[in-house]
Amino acid sequence: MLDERKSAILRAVVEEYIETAQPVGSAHVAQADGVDVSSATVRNEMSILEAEGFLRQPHTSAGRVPTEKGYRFFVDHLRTPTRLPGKSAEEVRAFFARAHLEVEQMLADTSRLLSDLTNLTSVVVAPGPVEATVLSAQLVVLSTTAALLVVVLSDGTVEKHTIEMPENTGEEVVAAASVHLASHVVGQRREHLNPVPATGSPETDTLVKRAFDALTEPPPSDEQLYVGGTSRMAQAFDAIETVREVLSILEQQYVVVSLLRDVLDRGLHVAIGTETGMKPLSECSVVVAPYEVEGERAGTIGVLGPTRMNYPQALAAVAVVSNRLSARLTEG
Amino acid sequence: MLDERKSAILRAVVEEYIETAQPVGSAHVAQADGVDVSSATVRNEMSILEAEGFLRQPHTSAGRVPTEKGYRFFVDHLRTPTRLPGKSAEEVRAFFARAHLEVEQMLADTSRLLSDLTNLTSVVVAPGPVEATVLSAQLVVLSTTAALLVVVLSDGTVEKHTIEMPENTGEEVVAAASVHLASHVVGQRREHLNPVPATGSPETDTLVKRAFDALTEPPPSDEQLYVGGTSRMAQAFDAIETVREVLSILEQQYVVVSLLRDVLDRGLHVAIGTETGMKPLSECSVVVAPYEVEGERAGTIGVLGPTRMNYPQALAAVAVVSNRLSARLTEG
DNA sequence: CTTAGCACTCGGTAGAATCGAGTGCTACCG
DNA sequence: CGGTAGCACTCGATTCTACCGAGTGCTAAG
Repeated sequence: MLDERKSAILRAVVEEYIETAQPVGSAHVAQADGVDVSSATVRNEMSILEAEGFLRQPHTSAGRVPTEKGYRFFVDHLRTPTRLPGKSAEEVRAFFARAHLEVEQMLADTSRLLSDLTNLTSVVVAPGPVEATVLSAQLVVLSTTAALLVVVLSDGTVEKHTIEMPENTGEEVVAAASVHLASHVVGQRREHLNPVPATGSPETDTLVKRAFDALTEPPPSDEQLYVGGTSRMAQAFDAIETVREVLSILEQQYVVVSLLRDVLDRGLHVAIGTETGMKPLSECSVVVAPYEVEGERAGTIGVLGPTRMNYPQALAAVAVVSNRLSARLTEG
Repeated sequence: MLDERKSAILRAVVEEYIETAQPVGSAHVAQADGVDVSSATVRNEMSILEAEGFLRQPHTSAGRVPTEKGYRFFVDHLRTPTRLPGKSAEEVRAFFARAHLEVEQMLADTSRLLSDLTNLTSVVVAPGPVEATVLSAQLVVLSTTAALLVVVLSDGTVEKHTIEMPENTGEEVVAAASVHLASHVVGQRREHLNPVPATGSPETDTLVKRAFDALTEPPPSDEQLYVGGTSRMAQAFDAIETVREVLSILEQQYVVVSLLRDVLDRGLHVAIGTETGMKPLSECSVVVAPYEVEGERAGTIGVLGPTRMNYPQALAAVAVVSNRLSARLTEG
């Protein structure tokens, strides 16, 4: 679709623009690696590339800037899928070697890591609810009118639900309910629990019923999101209004989560500018990758930055981190 | 310290500057409420106020701008501690009337609420570890080499700790350890647990020991922080570099938590500019209030914004939300 | 003590002049 | 005939100048 030379010129423009954030002129391109023609020839080619929509001139007599189509071609035609610089690779290794207390903490830290590696804002979506069996269910008395249902699942997560009780429910009743519930629920898949039979004691049964309901009701779309390095958004743009809009998006967890899911669903790893499908992000790009737990897609990680981000670096970082994270979460 | 007239003039300057973000001149002040003298007189007074450090002139022949000292006087001499506008008050009421699933979610939402009310960035520090008794402790087998210690505390929180086990530890051993641990720990205050006596079985004892250690080791300074409305930081300043610095601070949870604690410890509700003690926040002010659970100071809420924020509004919002939040958390 | 009046200051803005990176075109060359 | 040197031209950015006007400080009068 683009001959070798045009392709090299386009690449040179993108690379230089990513580095300098300034429109790049034919003279610079002519000096670039892999382009062995004069600036005049480059000019001719560039004007064709512009006609075909890969480049754009901010104003007559300025250099050229890549369009979304230009970036798209660039990322689709990366030669060697870049490796992370040694130092970063080491950082990642050290990170995952370090002990992490709990998954939540690890994901929060991962977000920070990604942001450090890429100098971009990063997002990490926690694993959604997985197929898991109930390992333990227990009712604990909190007060005269409330008990706490604590459920341990086979994926290592712990859920708690506050259960209201009629005043003066005896401790024995709670204990009985707890045992009864556990005996019918432990070992089963959390998604299809069989109803718990009645015990005969109405007091116990109310409690069991409420606990059972709490257990089965769908968790509140609980895809926890960890955002890191928002301050790097402020480095990326000089229009403060743009920064505000992007930050505002990042505050809406749900929007971000669906954005990432959406991008992956379209089979992409990179969404450039309007490809994100969100107007306020038209000057941003997103690089994403899923991570796995036990071979199952669990969550998503990604970075968000200006369309002129360093794609090779971002892709490498996201890929490596996603792999390591998968490994770490699977091995346990 | 300042006579009535100077005081009124200072107030007028602060109020106008908060509203317009422009240096304010004597003519404007002369028209303000409570100042019934000519602009010439105002000029004289202002020049005295400047000499005394309450006002500052960005350049000769520009209007005056409040200094930190000026803001300080302003907040220390607010006439009536402003009420929240009816609409906001209603918003707060509605918010706390609404059901909230868990404390964490409620705090996150509270942060959003505060930010909406004030149009500033808000921070909410979750309750620190309280004096609490252990209601339940349980070991659950996760895999052949790991168990999960699940502890329920009387304040309704649930802790989990992953415990490593020697390969091939039998389920009975875990069960025994669980029972043994629970019997010596339930009902006790979490802060001073008596050591658990040995059982005779070395396998069980290792497990008990590890679980006990996990339980007593100080929680990782776990004062969860909820930050809301970071995008409003970008509205507040036009120097993008300032925004970046502030965002960068907000990313360091620990720093923010200690900042808030520090301000309260100094007996302040408002820290203005350098009073925050942080260089990058010298153009920011913080308004904070503690909230309580069962009459005990539990956590902190606050807002962060430019020094020329609307203090009366911020103070009112923070106070109201802190009260309501305390009530909500105490009543249960 | 207050205020009207006035000369003065100086940041901000608008317009003109200049600069230079970069282009498109044309004519020449291997 | 594709590639290249040369050149006139464009136009945003920068600099400089002139000017405007909000605002001040001072003085003199009420």
